[in-house]
Amino acid sequence: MAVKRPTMADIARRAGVSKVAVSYALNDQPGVSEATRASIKNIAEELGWRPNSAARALTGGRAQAVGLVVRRPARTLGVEPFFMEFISGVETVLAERSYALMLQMVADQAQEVEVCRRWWGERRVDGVFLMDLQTDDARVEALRDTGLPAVAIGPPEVAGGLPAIWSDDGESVHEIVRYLAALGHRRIARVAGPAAFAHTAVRDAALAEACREAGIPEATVVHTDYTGDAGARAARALLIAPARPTALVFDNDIMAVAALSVAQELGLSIPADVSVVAWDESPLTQVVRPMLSAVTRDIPGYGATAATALLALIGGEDVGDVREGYAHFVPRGSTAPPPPDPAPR
Amino acid sequence: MAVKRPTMADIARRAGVSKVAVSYALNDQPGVSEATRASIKNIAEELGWRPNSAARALTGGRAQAVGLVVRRPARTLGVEPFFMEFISGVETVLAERSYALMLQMVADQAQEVEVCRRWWGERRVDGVFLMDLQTDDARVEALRDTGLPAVAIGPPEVAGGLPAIWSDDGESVHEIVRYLAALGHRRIARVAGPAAFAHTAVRDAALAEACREAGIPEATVVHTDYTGDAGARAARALLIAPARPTALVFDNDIMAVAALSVAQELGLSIPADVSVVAWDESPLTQVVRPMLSAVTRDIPGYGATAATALLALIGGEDVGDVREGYAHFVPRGSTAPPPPDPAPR
DNA sequence: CTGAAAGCGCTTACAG
DNA sequence: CTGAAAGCGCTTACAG
Repeated sequence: MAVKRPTMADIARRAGVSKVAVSYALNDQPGVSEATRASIKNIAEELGWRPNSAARALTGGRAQAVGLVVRRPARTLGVEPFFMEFISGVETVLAERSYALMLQMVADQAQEVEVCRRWWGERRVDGVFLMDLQTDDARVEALRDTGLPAVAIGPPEVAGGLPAIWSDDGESVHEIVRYLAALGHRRIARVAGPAAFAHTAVRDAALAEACREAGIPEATVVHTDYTGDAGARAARALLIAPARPTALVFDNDIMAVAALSVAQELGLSIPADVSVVAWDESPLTQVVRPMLSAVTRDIPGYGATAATALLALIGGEDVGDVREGYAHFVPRGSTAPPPPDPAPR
Repeated sequence: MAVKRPTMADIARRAGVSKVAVSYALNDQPGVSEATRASIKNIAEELGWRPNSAARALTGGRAQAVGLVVRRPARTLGVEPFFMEFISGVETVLAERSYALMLQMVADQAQEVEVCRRWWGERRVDGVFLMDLQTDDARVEALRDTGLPAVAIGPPEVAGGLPAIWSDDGESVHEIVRYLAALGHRRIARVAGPAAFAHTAVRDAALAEACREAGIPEATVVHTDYTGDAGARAARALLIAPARPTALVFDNDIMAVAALSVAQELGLSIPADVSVVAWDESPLTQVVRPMLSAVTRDIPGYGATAATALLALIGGEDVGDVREGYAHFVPRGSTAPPPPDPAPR
């Protein structure tokens, strides 16, 4: 417990030089001969010296850490691979630059802002990721005058001038609808995430537009909280309605899986009676039968891009919006042409 | 960006007192009159002052942060709610004490040790959680002489003297086997996690013992990497074997879900032909049909206990092993009496 | 109860 | 190229 960790002073003593020389040597600054530098580095290595991050933060003014606050319930979060994959991508970039990641889960947006303010006030982080951007996101405004460097994970329209790291969900929606329409579907419904999320709104708008372009009736949209339960309820309601949809598009994986159960309950066969599409392919979408047709994207890559942008921003660079590659639709076993019209009841 | 954050010196100037008085006032130390204290606190509030964590860490010697290094692939991690739920429990405790959580994902155990060493050397953390304890865990030894406070998440036998925060998986295994035996099952197989994990070994041993006690043949155990794919392969192999088991017990949720698909593939009905049990009930186990009989435990509570223990350890208290409450077996629709013997092929 | 001083471990100017 | 000094923002003794 009481193991004393070595400091620059210890190295200086051992090397018979001043602390300053040690600092120069270890930071590859001019000011010491190469021989001294090498010997100092050797001693540092031997002693197992590491820079005290607190002291560095105090002088350099950098915490060498970035923060991520998450406001979804742990249960939802745990089931969707999105977050862990995103974080793993973030960390590949942070690790290279020896940046640390601070994580906190909170219950609401007020707390989210509060945690960011505290982190920044305490100089614990140099910047933050704003996840799950909302259509009218209070955080953007609340953090503006603090000077906290932040990147928004979401579409630029709602980022309020913050660099937006986003993937064009609209394009993916068009791809899905074109595919379903080509199969012959005319009645599509979507079981979406929370309406407040900006990317939900983007998908909503794109869906309406895509249906128009495809010349099919506008799709029904039901918003949920992303849980399997809510997804099941929504799917059930849609499938027992008079003119039931022949294709259901879900905003995450767990809701799509829940829909398989609902279809079974109702004696409907997938994909013969109803086609199902999930958003974000995951291990989950591939262990069920039929495997789910899904949108797939490089989520770790998304995280890496966001981290790169944030570090650049912290470094004082001008960072613009970055659009990630499109998510691609991958047809699996859960999509097929619709049953002959009118749909059998 | 360049918004200057207020320091104690700013407050002292405004209040017309010394920096020391400010420190005393803000930290509720004796040394200032109540009137002065109140006025200083007011000014601090007005200015939006927050203690600079780097300066505090430098003087106090405490980083006010703890670390968690995770060594599972992001994809697996994302699907199992365990981690996010565990972390959410950890954070409820940390938040109360204004401790932060540092998170890092790594590829192997060497890196895991290295990250801990670095964090500790840099004084970024005051302690760490050791997750996924192995039967012969190199980390315990590697970290011992560093003095890094750590709690082991796993059984005491392998914690090497570190405080072990554990839930008695053995007891849950007994409960499952007693239940299955009572239903009439005699051929049980278990699709387990990696053999190297200590909690896997505990379950392995308990399973053998429980079968003996129940007077049924020893259960077959197949070790996997926790992925749905591996689970499906293992389940398939077991179910096409000559004397196939009538009950399958899985070490996580995703593998159990995969087994439903495999059964369907093979034309076997669950639970009529085969019973299925999952470990750790999750949203996932409840959205599939039949719902999976599963072991359920308070995972956030587990995380909270671990965090409490770690903070106590950091505080210099004597911390012993803490056993969490048992996980309980909850029968749902995936378990039933076995089909008449001999099993139909 | 109040003030001036020293120090945590490092970095950044500034003289020799 | 090398040394002594000052300072980051705070806390902890130590005198008045």
